[in-house]
Amino acid sequence: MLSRKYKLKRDNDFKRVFRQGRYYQEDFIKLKILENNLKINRFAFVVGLKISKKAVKRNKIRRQLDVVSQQEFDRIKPGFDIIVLPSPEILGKDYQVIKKTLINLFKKAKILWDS
RNA sequence: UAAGACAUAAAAAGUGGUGGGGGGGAGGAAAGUCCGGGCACCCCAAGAUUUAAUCUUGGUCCUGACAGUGGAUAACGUCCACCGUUCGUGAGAAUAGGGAAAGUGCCACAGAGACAAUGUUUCUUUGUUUUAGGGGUAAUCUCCUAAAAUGGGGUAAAAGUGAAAAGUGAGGGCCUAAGAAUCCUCUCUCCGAUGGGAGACCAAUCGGAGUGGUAAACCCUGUCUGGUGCAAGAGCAAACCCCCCACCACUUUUUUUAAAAAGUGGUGGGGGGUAAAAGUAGCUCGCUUGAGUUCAACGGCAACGUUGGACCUAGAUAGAUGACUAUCACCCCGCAGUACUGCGGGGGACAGAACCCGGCUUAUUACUUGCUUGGGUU
RNA sequence: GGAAGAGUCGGAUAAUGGUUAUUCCAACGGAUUGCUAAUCCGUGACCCUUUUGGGUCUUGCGGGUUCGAAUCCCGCCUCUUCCG
Repeated sequence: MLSRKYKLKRDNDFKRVFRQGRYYQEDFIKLKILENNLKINRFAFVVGLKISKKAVKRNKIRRQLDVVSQQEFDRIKPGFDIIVLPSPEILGKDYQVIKKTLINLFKKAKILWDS
C-alpha cells in the first residue's frame, strides 16, 4: 500500500484537479492529472457506489489500483496530483488486465521516465 | 487563487515527523435498518434550593404498537415451556390465537330477502266478479255445488340465487285446513356452578341460553409508548466583534518648547461574546472494559440465572488483508499398496466494523453429532 | 452513519376491496388511397389451433387476511430524494 504521505486528501485539491487537470481515458479507467509544484506525487482512487453496492468489491478494486501505483512508483516523474476513476466495467476484470490498462494510461499521460 | 514541500545554532526534557524492527487487527450474518435497550441533548408536569439557574421524580392526552397462559430478560413485536386450532398414517410441522350479545359501516353481481327481511312456485282459508248445473219463487232475486280470474290472510318441506339464507341438527307427542310457536328425548355451540391444574384449559354431571360473515373496516377492552438521534453532545485552538491595559506611528487641540489630553491605525497581553460547522472541511473527549469473552460448579424441563477462576480481543477518518510464488493444515475425487502413507487433480461460500449491546429478517460454503418416525431387508 | 418516498403494457397516467385493470403517446397489423400523411378499427404475455376461438399466467417478488386483493397486513428486491 502507498504511504499516506502520497495520498490526495483535501477537498480543495480534488476540486482543483477536476477543474484544471488533463484528462485521459482507456477502456474502463479514466485519469485526471495536474502538476502540484511539490517534489512528490499524490494519488487518489475514486471508487463510487455506482461501481458496486458491495463494500468488499469496492475495497478490492481500490487496493488493486493502489498496488499498481506502488509498483510503478519509481518510474513516475514526481510533481503530479493523479486521480484514478474506474467505471463499472472494471468489475470482474483480471488483475493483470487492470495493471496493463493503468500503465498504458500513465504512458499516454507522459509522466513515465523514458526507459 | 494552496501549504502539506522547503528553510531554522547547540544541549537536555517533552511533543511531533520520517525511516527501520517487533507485535496486534472484522462477522455469523459486520448487511437490511425491521424492533427493543443503554447513552446524550431537548420538551412538558410536579417538588426542592431559589436571581439566573441547578437538582430530583415522573411522562397524562393524542398517535402508534402489541394481543392464548405461565416464565426468562435491562427491554422487546424476541426466547423457553405449556394450552387451543389446522395439517400429517406417524415422529412431528405450522399458527397476528382478545371482543361481532356496546355501537356504526360494508357484504358487488345474482336473489323475494344480506339482518328482527320477504312470500315467487306449491298448499290452504276468505271476499268479489263471471260461467255452468241443481233446488225454491209467478218473476226480479236468493241458496248450494264446481271451475276460472282477481284482492286480503296463513304457510312446513322442497325448488331457485349466492361465498354465505334466518340458525345446532334429528326423532316423537299435542294442536291445526296444513303448519309454526310450545312440550319431551338425544346431539352441537356458548355461559355459569361442582372436580383437576399455577394458569390458559381439560373430563364428566347439573342449570341456563342459542339473535350470519367481516375487527390485517371504524371501533371497544387490556398492556406499553414524550421528542430527536453519536451528523446526540462536551472542551480547546484559530477567526470575527466588543471592552480594558502596555508600547509604537500619525492627526487634532492646549501650550514658548518639552509635555499632556483626545481620536484613528497597528502589535502584544487579559476578559467577555458570536456564528458552529457535519465521522473529521484544525485538534481532543464521547470511542471502546462491556447487560464483555471463555471455562467449571450449582439451580431450573428449558429460555436463563447465581458463584468462582482465567483473559483483554479493531477504533480508522479519501476511510484498514492486494498481486505473484513456495510450504503446511483441512475436505473431496482418482491411483498404488495391509486399517495408514505416498503421488496427482480439485475446493473454501456469503461477504468488511464506524457509538455500543439484545433480537428479527435476508445472503451463504463445507462438515459433524444425537434423538425419533415411516418403508424395505434380515 | 441516519431519515423519508416510490414501483401498474416500451414511455407517461387513472382505478370506494367487486365483471375480462383505464386513458394518452409510441410500436405493430388491417381498412381507406394510384402511393403517403391524416383518420378509423384491432393488438398485455405464453401455449394449442389454418382462422373463429380455447386454456394458463398477469399491477416489482413471496406469503397471509377475505367469498373475492393493484388496493388491507407482513417479509424481501430495485430505484429515487434529503440530512451545517
